[in-house]
Amino acid sequence: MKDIEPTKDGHLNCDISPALIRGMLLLQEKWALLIVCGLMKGAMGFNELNRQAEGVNTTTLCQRLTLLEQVGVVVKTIHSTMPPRTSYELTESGRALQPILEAIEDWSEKYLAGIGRPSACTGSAE
Amino acid sequence: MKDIEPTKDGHLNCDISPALIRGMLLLQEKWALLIVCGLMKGAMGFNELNRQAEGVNTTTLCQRLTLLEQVGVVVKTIHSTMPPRTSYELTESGRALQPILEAIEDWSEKYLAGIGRPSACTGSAE
DNA sequence: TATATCACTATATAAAGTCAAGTGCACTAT
DNA sequence: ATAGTGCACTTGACTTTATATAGTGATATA
Repeated sequence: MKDIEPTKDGHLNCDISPALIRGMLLLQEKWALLIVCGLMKGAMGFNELNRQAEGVNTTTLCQRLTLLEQVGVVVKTIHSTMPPRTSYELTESGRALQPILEAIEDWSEKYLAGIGRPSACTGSAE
Repeated sequence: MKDIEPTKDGHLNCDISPALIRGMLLLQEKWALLIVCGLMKGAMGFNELNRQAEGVNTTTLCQRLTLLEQVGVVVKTIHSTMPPRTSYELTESGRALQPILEAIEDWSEKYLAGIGRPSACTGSAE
């Protein structure tokens, strides 16, 4: 009963690349992907984005947008402070996340169908 | 962990495909991707996986593995209950996550290179 | 004999996310 | 003129989630 592990004493030689780790740590931030997904439709204001990315509350949305901005995925443009008028837009980096979203969509359609709770969403994808 | 309903009674926002939403909601679960990534190296036991996926604590690892098992990404095989000997392995579904990981790695290498670490990303800090 | 390992679990605490309400200005409808 | 709405957030109370630490009992190792 010790023939389970593929290697014994030393650790495995194949490491996970630091870049991949950093990417995963970023993208696993709650709502990050959904927000990016919402912004794929184009630049929009805070409240519009909040409606777009259903389920996120304003506090978290604000935090996440700040993070995404810091990381260079999103640009924030303040058109006027008072009355407030702002717009959020994906950078090139943000738009480059598209393949990831597509990969997730493909996988989900293939392997996540019929698992867990039903989703009654009836709209169509892009 | 909590169930997030992509759809709420009444108003729906179905511009994003439901499959994609479900996939994102799953993959944004903290440590989920890292765990899958660790298991890409092959079947392994709980503690070895814990070492592999740096930063995760046992409580969360256990919860996440349960979730991943429920959604069919991982299979758990109990070889002996006492003394405990278990192994975790990716299913076909789990292995099919590879393209997503690759997409994340590509993106990270290209766009996350010179960016200072996001403050919200805690965990494996060594 | 003593220690380490296995796969967890229990408990307590820290961190993160959520909810509701509120800010001050401009616009629309009354 | 007045009331109401929308904008982009912020605040503070509250709830959910994650973490650290310790411990289980058998067995293998030193």
